[in-house]
Amino acid sequence: MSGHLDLIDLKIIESMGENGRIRLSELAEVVGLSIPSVSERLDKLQKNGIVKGFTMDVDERQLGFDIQAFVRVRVDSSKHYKSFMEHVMKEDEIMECYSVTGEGSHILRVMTHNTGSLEKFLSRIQSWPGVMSTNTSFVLSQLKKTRKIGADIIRNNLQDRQVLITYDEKKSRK
Amino acid sequence: MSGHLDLIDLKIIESMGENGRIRLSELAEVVGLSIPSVSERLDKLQKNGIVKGFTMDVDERQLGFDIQAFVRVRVDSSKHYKSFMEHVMKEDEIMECYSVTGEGSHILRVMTHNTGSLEKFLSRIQSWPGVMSTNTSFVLSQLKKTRKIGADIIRNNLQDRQVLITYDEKKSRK
DNA sequence: TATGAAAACTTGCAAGC
DNA sequence: GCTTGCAAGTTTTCATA
Repeated sequence: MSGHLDLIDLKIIESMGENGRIRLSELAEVVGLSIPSVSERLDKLQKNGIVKGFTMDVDERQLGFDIQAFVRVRVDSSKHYKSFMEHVMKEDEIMECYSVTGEGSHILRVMTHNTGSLEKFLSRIQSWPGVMSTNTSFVLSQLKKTRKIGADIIRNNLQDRQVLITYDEKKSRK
Repeated sequence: MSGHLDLIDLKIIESMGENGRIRLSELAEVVGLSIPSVSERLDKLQKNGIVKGFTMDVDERQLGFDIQAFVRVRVDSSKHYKSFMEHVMKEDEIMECYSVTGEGSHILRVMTHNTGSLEKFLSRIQSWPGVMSTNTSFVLSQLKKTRKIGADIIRNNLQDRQVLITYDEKKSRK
């Protein structure tokens, strides 16, 4: 489905993870290809859905988001899943939402202005149908946040997978 | 310190949060200013540290990262904080690390290839000095992940803060 | 799938308001 | 701090290997 990723694709992914606004001319130099070739590969990566988009990293504190928190939510998901999701999508303060194993069914990463707005937010989500409990951990500081995904690591991942695919093919040929 | 952010700056931040590779010409049209003006504002936002950088969003599953997890770690931080940090920085599988309140002192967002590599990772971090326990939640699915920070929300945040500053100034003038 | 060359567009810089 | 205009650089498109 995704064709085949070669080392050049992986280098493009690595470089743009570090600098999403890198020029195609510079990228072409890095990977050792002409600009049109790099441009075409990038298009394909986007069409494949491997590249989902480009964004900017900001200092949230300076924008007045003094509170960051992880909120574990226990949702009776069988019945109320759809309405829970709709609420999650509408809340601008929820930056990320994951369905997870362990205590609670979901983890939210929340960004908000102050303890007052967080309190309001928490009481709001506790009123959603199916929400049984929440458990909040404040973020005191962010020690690491990286977007770089090394080409060599991806290659290892995919090589492993390749081995599996080859193995399955052999089996099914019998 | 950060001068003053007006509505145009906030629109730039909002637009680039949605599309980090937007052209300055397009951005200029969106905010209703000339290209050099927008360019200059963007430079200032970067120099202020409000804009930290630009990145690309990828589909990690397609790159062979089949396992995502949140790992809560309890670290005896007083003594071992520095060495813990150094380890965290070196591990490519740790995408994010937060110091938090609540059960455990840190939360890690981890991305790895399969259960085998996760197991190795977990036993590695459990061997770091000061790490007392870990608690892992697998990510089953990502329901929301947004980078957009609405201009109107930021404005509300900062207006609130402005009120506080004004109030403090009045007090100290007495 | 890659390249080179031309056209179209984008950006950076300077001068002036 | 904004704009206009020009020069330099960048990206896109297309024909070709």
